[in-house]
Amino acid sequence: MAEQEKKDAKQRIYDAAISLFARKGYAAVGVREIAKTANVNISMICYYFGKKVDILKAIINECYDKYYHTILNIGDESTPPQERVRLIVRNLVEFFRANTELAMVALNTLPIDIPEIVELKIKWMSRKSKATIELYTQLGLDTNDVVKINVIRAVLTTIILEHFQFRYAWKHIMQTPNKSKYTREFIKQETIPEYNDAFYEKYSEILAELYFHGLNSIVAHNPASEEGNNTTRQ
Amino acid sequence: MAEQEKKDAKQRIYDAAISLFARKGYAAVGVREIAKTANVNISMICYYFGKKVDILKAIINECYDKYYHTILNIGDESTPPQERVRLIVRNLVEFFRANTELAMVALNTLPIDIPEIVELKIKWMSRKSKATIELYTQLGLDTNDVVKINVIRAVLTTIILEHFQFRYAWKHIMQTPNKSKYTREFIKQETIPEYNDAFYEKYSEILAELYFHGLNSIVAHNPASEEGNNTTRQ
DNA sequence: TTGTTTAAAACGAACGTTTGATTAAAATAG
DNA sequence: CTATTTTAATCAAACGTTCGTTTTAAACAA
Repeated sequence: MAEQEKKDAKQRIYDAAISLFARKGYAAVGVREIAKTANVNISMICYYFGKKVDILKAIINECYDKYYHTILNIGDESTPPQERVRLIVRNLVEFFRANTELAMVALNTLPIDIPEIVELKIKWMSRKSKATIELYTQLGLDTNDVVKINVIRAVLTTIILEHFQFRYAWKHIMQTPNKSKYTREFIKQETIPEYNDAFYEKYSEILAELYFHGLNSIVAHNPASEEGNNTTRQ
Repeated sequence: MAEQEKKDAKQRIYDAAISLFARKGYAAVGVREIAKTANVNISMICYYFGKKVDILKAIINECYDKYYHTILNIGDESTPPQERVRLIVRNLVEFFRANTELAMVALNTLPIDIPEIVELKIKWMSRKSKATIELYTQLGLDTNDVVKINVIRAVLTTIILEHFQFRYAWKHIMQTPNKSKYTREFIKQETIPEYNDAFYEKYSEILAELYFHGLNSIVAHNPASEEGNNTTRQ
């Protein structure tokens, strides 16, 4: 019996769904395709998950749960700011590296057309603002400045997710047939570096550097002309 | 005759498709829904575009065309670096603000399962690396350092697109019925600022500040321990 | 016995695509 | 200026396929 078939059916369905959703998007994947990939009968999906959308809900719940464990584990306020930034970047990179497909499916922009998914994601997202506001304050950012908050919010997550999304895309496009030699050539150029532990140590360090100094500069930033504009609420 | 119906059918189909694709994703939108939204017969889509995927191709082409006009219009090498950063940020913000739906559809991550779309997008993307490498050089970035390039690449586009994607999501979720009061409450909090011209002037200024100083810091960055690691190619 | 798993089939609905007829406008011919 | 032909635009209808979901009956496992 193959390695994969030792996992129980529910897990195989779940894993297949994550993989397929990541590659094609939720709407483009049919339950029959999930069943075939997981080597189970179609009825098993109904048996274990009920509706197709319930698989997506499970994915979102697992991802956000792991995600918040990640960003909450960055020391307390006694830890020096720069060290906390290093920690959060390092943790985020680790998280997205280990859970690329999961994160792609769960975090990619809100599927506005599925109300129950919108509700679920917003329930999770409302946690984040409370969690990060404390770090911003420690770093000296005026959390009432809506412009600065809009610039800085979700920046790290977005940058890192984008990086791993592209790595994922290149990898899977290379495995796909019917590529022109032009495409093959381009992807080869894009995937020159070895994305190993050493790479991501440096990547994290440099991104933390960029974020810390960038953020410091906007903390210190005071607009040249302030007349008539209220950038803070109330 | 209503304002919208004055545009010819092809344009109405095109506009409807952009809107629906942005809201639901390409795969989740059927041609019948596009036709109904555009107030045309289904066969008009075949008549004007051929296949459904050809609408997507047209969208991608228009978006990238505008996009490159945007990022190429940032002065030449005689312009001071900080000024050029300000220009590129300002232009990008303007671009995404004016073309949010178009950009969401065209730039959102590669649909790996549609080979012809992959080919098309890669053809466009291969332009960018050549265009931006010159700016990086001027800013003092070692373009052979694959780690730094991986950190900095696509950062601005990603951040700004993310911002407008969320604004778009909040707006359309608010217009949707069946929201819990919890969701309504959350979105109300998220959409406190007025996203007007004044906001985006400041937004651009602050993002440029963050990018410029962040980038400067990683240009100056030399790893504490260099032994045994080659971060540059060849 | 009880909990899993399979196969097969069916449900209405929606999918992308195509056909052939119809209409109105434009171009051409006598 | 008519009469005719050509072209473009639009329509309803249908093609075969796949969709998500459910049911039923029969195995298989603990």
